[in-house]
Amino acid sequence: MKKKVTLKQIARELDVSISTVSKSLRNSPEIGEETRLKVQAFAKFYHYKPNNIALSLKNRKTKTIGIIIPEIVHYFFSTVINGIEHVANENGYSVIICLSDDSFDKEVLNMELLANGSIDGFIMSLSKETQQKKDFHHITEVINQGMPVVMFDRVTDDIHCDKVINNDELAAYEAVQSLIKKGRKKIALVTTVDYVSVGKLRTDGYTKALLDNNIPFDENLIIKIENIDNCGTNIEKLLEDKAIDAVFAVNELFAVTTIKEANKIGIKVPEDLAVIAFTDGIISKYSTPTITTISQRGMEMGKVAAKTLIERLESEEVELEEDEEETYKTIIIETHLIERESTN
Amino acid sequence: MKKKVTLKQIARELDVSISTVSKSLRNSPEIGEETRLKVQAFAKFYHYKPNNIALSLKNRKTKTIGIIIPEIVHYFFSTVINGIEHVANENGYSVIICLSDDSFDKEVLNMELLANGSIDGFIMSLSKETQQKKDFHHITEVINQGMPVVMFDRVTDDIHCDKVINNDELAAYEAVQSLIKKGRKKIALVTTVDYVSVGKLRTDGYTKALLDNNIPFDENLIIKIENIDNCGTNIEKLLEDKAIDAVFAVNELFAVTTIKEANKIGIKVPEDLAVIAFTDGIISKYSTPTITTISQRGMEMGKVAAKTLIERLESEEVELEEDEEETYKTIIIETHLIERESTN
DNA sequence: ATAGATTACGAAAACGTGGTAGTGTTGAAA
DNA sequence: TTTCAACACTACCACGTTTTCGTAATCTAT
Repeated sequence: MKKKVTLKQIARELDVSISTVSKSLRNSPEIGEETRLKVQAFAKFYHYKPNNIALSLKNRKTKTIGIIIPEIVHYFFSTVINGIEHVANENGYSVIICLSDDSFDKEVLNMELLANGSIDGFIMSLSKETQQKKDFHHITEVINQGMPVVMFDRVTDDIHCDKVINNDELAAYEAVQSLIKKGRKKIALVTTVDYVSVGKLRTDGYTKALLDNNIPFDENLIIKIENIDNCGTNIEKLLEDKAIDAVFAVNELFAVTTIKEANKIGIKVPEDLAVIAFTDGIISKYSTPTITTISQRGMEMGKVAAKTLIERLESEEVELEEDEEETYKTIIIETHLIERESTN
Repeated sequence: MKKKVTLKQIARELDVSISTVSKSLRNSPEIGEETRLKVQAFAKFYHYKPNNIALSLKNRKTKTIGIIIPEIVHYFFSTVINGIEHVANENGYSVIICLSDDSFDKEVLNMELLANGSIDGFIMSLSKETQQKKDFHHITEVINQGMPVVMFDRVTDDIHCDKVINNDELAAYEAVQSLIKKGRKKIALVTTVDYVSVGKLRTDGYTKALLDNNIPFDENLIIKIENIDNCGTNIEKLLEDKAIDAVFAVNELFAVTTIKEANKIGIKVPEDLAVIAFTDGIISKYSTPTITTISQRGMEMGKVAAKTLIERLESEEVELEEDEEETYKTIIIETHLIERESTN
């Protein structure tokens, strides 16, 4: 068990100074060739690698990105992480991941933990609770300390920073529009509770599409699901009582659940009922029938978020303190309708 | 934009020494009450928090766990991460995640990167390529440097370390056994290529169950899928030509694909064909019919892996160098058969 | 021969922290 | 008055790097 070797140990062993070792390894011309090669050979033999922590301390940057998301066992979020990780890796960054479990307190705690020097910047998506409380002081504080933050998907207008989002309203609009084009008249919306920002936007898109097509908006065709595990009766009632011919669901779990409920009571998808879901996850691709979805392109979102953050990190070194107001950008990732069997 | 405040800045501001500040904040009795309170108030006002990097360097531990897995957009792996993250968090650890993308080189690179001081220990699952090459030098090296490694799921006997696994062979055996009990006679196996350790073990369990029940083992009833996207014809041929009445699939993607192929050619699940899958993911729960699965309990696996690693990390401080041979444990997470509609 | 330049290296500071070992002042006991 | 302890604080070191600055020793040019 040979512990990692340090500059100091090499220096002692070869009877030179630490500076000489360091310079030799970085091929400084200050050091004579003989010494340089000797040091390099020795270092190679003992697998010398600079200590990341020491480097971080010295350079005041960690080459690490902090990710804070509500959950990880979740197709969309894991896809985003995948995108982030790949871009980060290509640029020599690591990612450190914290889960908020949709809890405000965990989000705050984790951010404070990471903000104390562990990372160079954040990429995050707000927890439900945070969106509900509208308390963003932890994020403001981090930004005020000069640490860049990039928010994605679940964002808020109350924070001034770079953002990467879908045009949720437009995407929902187009989805509903496509249902209408196919002759569907009575379209229900299965969505989340209001305080989730994206849920709200998608509802707006749905409403707008109806109005633009002179279809009366009916409050009763909207059901808001808080808990996926006991929403069956709600959905069943919707299907049985309202004689609807299409459903727009804000995520694929709601969609597949709707389809299952429909099957139970003899309603056929897509013949009697067309279904479109937001989020192109794995369920949509493999369920029966396969489900038409709006792809959020999580991978792309992650890549863009990482790219944005890294650009800001690397540019910071240059500009420094010309305290012209920072200008932040909001990047919109185009969604894409993937037609499958659940619409015809 | 007020940057993070340091001990030094507080010291300068209050005109005391750094030591005094440090001690005041740690409530040392060495410091007089007046000074102590003054410092604490000042520190609180400026939100002083010790710098993690400096602490890491000083304490020679990072309170960070490195996770290396093949992919993250994957129900099982994300579940494991979830388990790890929660136990880690409870114990004051963060997790840093690297993806190998099932590539040997990326696995090696990432391990070397993290091993240079960024983390205190590893939790990992081998990439396909690593299992194929059987080259584990990077892991041995890390262990030799005194850094604890816990492997899960995709492990190898060639490395001496703590491991957390399912009894893949036994679980497969029991699954096939349950099919046989239900009167199924001709059971096919849909599996991965051989070099993936768990694939091999599950095949062994399948074979053993057949033999123990005096069912002839037929090589032709096993199909090995390399690429999920073009395996349709293979599966179709199996279903059409071999007149099988049950399928044991080593993951849920293979299972759901099999069911879809069966539906295409008029074979009914579960009436004509029973299907069991390894991995209890989200697809199994929402596909039609829902699929009977062997739950790997990824969350539990992650929790146990994290607990094992943390225990080793914290105990290390005590034992240190009584160089009695380390004794490693292999923990088996019991699997659990979840019966759903695809078997009857 | 001597000033100036060049070579080849070392000392020290800095990043932020925490602990050990001082140090100066005060007050009380001898 | 001396002595010694208690008090309240500071100096310094270490963690592992990189880098700036300094300085001997050698070489070049006059």
